[in-house]
Amino acid sequence: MSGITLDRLQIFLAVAEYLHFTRAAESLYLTQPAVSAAIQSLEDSYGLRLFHRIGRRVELTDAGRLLQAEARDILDRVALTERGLRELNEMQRGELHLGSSLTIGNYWLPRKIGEFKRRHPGIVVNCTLANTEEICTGTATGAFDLGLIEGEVLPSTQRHLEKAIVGGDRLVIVVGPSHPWFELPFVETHQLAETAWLMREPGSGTQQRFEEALLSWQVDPSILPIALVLTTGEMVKVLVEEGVGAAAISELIVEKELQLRTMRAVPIIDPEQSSVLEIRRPFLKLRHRQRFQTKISRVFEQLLVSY
Amino acid sequence: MSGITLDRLQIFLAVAEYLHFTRAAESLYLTQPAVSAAIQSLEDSYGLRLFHRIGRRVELTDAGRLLQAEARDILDRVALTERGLRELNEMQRGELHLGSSLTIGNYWLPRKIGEFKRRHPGIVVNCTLANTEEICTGTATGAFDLGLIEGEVLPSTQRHLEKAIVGGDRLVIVVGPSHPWFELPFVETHQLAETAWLMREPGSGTQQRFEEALLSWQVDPSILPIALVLTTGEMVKVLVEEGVGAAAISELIVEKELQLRTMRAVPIIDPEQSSVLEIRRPFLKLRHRQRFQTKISRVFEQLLVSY
DNA sequence: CAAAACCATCAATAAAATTGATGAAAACCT
DNA sequence: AGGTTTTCATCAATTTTATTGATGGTTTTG
Repeated sequence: MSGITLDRLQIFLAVAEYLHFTRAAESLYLTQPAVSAAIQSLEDSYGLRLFHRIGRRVELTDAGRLLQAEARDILDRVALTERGLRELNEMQRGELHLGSSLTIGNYWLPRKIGEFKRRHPGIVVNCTLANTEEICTGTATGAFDLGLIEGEVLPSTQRHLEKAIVGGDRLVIVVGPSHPWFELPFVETHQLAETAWLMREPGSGTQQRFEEALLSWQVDPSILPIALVLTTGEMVKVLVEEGVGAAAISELIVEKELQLRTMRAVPIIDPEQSSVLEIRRPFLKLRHRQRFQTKISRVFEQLLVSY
Repeated sequence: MSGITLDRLQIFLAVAEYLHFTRAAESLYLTQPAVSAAIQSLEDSYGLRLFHRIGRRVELTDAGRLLQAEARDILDRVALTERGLRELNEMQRGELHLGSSLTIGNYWLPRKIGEFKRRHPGIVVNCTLANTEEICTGTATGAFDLGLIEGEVLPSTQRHLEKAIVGGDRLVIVVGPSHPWFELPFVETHQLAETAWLMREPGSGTQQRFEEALLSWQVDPSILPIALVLTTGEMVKVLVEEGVGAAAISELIVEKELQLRTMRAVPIIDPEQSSVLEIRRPFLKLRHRQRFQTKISRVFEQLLVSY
């Protein structure tokens, strides 16, 4: 009956999101009457309706929209405050939300997370893998404390994000044992078109960087014969071992295979300068420019940089 | 026992201000144990102390200072939100979306809106002019709080809408100074086909009502010589002044012209009964049957009716 | 050293939120 | 159309939570 409470705001927000009392109730593990009561309390307190009830459909009123924005803000702030307080408790508890693109997340980040967990066993680390674009938007909206990508920052999110290099890898040209290049000491740039290639999809960081490298070597990417286009480095790796063709892939992904000699990284030579060519790629750490950073996040960031 | 609530923040802030449990309790009209319990709940939830209890003195801890700043912020925001909601209800601000058809919107509604704005300066009135059909569908879908039309309700939207008469106008037959009727005291119904006519387009409320009237006078509309078909009353008005022909038009539109004698409203007489014929037309107010009506909308409606 | 001030604790009570059952209205489906 | 389902509102009963009044222990004050 009496005004705003955080619980009621929470309930209101759920209803505003689902536009459905029953579903909102389920999402909060409440019963539907509890939700109805909460909304009515709010409505009664201010003598207005927050939702239109049109038949069995529910829509936000103007007042509802106003409250939705405010409620988000208030609850956000409360959540941050709670985190802040928990952290003061000497980092014995807390959460760290990371977002990482695939290569980093699978082959580079686990070591870092392991190290962090060893030092701060009470912290729950929550790591989401997704493509670069999703990591950027997620970091911009606050879904992640920290984002890690190997490509370029999505322009639309750039002004919200602060980036820094925290490492990198090299792309290597690999072939399987049955491939003619397997025995060669090196390959010259003009020979690149002489084999079939396994590619990642055009949106991927790996593919972008590879094409960039080809152009800098004066090789037109479109002249390479493409055997297959695949969406994960794992698939590329297996098919290269099978001898289907050559591929550019992160050295991190094929580390073990190179050791076991089930594939080989063929050096590429610039015939004019007789120098070995490398494809280096930076790993970027992203964080929101303005959003308050938790202590946990700061500590993890420190650990990333001090590798 | 469970986390932050607004009440507890309120209590905490009072204690942080007075640095005194008992006095804080008094200031909030609570007993001291209630305050103790509230603070302990907060402290227990995060496993830390918010106040140093040094002897019988109370001081803020680091955590307490952090929470104090945040709590102020949160409660401030909540207060603002509450005020916003209340204002919305008490009509110190808010929006009113009106949809009106052309004649009403241009010649009748402005006075009403003016009166409303005088009484409720904080309310933003947003008035969309469109044809009857669009006003009906807009009101049915909730784009408008209130719709005003001079014609009939679009049948497909009828079951969603509630209508009521809020006023009306008369269509008058006007001619310019150079027209032969200008000097006549009246015109009989059978003479109507003796001049050229300026018509509104068939969909318009004016045109519909005019044809309806002709039929009721036993005049076949199709025998009138049509000089031009125009889409606004303004254009009709100017061309009538130029002497192009006669036209049926709302008295509201030509009020000034009649005063200035740049045109004349010719009375139409039924020769059998020697009575003056009038074409009256109601203005309808529309609103959605089920959609919640804001207080603002109700007040405006009241103003319309009580003219 | 006694008195007063002050916070913590506790059992009892008051207030609230929540539930499960039920009802009424609208939408959906033949 | 008519029967079925979905969905929100309502209500009495229950559980949970907040508050109270009384009390005890500790510290400061005079």
